[in-house]
Amino acid sequence: MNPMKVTMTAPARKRSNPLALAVLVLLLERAMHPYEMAATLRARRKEESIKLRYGSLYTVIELLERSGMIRAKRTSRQGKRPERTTYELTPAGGVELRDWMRELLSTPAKEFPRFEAALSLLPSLPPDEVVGLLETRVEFLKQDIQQIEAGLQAAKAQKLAPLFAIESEFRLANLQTELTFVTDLQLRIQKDGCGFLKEWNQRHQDRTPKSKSKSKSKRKSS
Amino acid sequence: MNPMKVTMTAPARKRSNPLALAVLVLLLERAMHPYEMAATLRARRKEESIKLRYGSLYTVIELLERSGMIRAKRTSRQGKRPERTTYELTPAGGVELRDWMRELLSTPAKEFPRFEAALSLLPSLPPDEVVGLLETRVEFLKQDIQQIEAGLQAAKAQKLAPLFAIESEFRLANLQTELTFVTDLQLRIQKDGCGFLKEWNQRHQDRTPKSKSKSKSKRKSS
DNA sequence: GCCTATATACTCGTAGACGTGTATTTGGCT
DNA sequence: AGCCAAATACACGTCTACGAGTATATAGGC
Repeated sequence: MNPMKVTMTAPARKRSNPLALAVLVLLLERAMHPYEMAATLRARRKEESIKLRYGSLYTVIELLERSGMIRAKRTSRQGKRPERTTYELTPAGGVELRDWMRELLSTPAKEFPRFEAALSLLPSLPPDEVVGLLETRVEFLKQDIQQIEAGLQAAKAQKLAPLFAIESEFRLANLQTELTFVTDLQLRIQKDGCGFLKEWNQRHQDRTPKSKSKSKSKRKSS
Repeated sequence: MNPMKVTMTAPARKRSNPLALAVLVLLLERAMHPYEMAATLRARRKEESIKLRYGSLYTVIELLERSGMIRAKRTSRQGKRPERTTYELTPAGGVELRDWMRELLSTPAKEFPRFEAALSLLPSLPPDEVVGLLETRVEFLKQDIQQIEAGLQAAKAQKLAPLFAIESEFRLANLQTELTFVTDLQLRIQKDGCGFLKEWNQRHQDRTPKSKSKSKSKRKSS
């Protein structure tokens, strides 16, 4: 019993990396080789909404090929540069693309933003330090908001249809919400520590230890 | 030249999984063994804001120990159940905890929500289908909002300080923003397809292929 | 005509996140 | 008294994301 399983149908894909979805959409348009996909995503500013890493790109393409969503159409080479493989969408890939889009649009999925995690652990820092840190955050948020607004203006000036800036509008809305929330939170903490000020301060009566980091306030992404 | 490197100081940690931060905060309170941490996080409803997977928990703890942030305090066993290791925070761990919290609170990090990715690829589905999918999303969002509101009410009834519900308030604000955005987007698409309706429809004149999934509309998390 | 910076195009290795399995114990119910 | 479900506790293996490296081509400046 339980003989060697021969998997004829490619196993059901696990939809994880959204970069794979982007690949499918690009190939819907025309056949491309990996580097070209990356370049196109760059040019269209999709990298702002979809995390693009070269390592991931090639992994993702390999997985898509293995599960029959895309296939190599031809390979070519120029001089002694590495060989380029051009891929195209399979019918199964087209179906997968549509299903995946449907899922993403119709069904909100719980994601775990880091800031929410930090908020849930707030009492581990003293209240007045929290207020200061949030002040820094407010500044960053304002910067981000301005940049996106500038980008939207530029797009409008180029008469680009608003459809191609929807992602930015969404991001902008979220940032504005966060800004409001954070400034409000500052006030609430200063006022009564969200109904917990006394106990909160007591937990941190004694020492206020120094940071070990050299406090370079550069920002990372992802 | 280049002799064998002997790394005496534990290598700089890469702050990735927020679960590690939760572990540090728990150990700040008192020494615990892994399963107890999980149970405590559950009881305090932190799993709603911090993704908790048993596999990750044990990996994360191992990493924290290897980099000197926590250390085993004692081991014990009850009957023949697997051995329990109780961990405690080291001084380095306390510093790390504070630095990490500071970073998370002060600096917004770019994360890539899936819905934003989908929005950036919108034209790959026909406009009227998009409107329908968004309608489904609206229903889900309303459900989520109601649940969180109910939870907040319950917390208030128990006279729990609002501080311990801040994460929920943040999530609620975000969901409300998304709801507004989505309903507005529906209208804009129906009106003029965000200034692109003609071309958008043309791309999808012919076929409207069926889904391959059995359209079970269950929701997954993460 | 040479040198360098940038673009082209991947390849490889590793670390870490997570699903799943496993084995014991407790508690409730009949 | 016995049995099933749930809780207790962790171990293991896989999958995959990503950093960093590699190697060639091209274009522009001086």
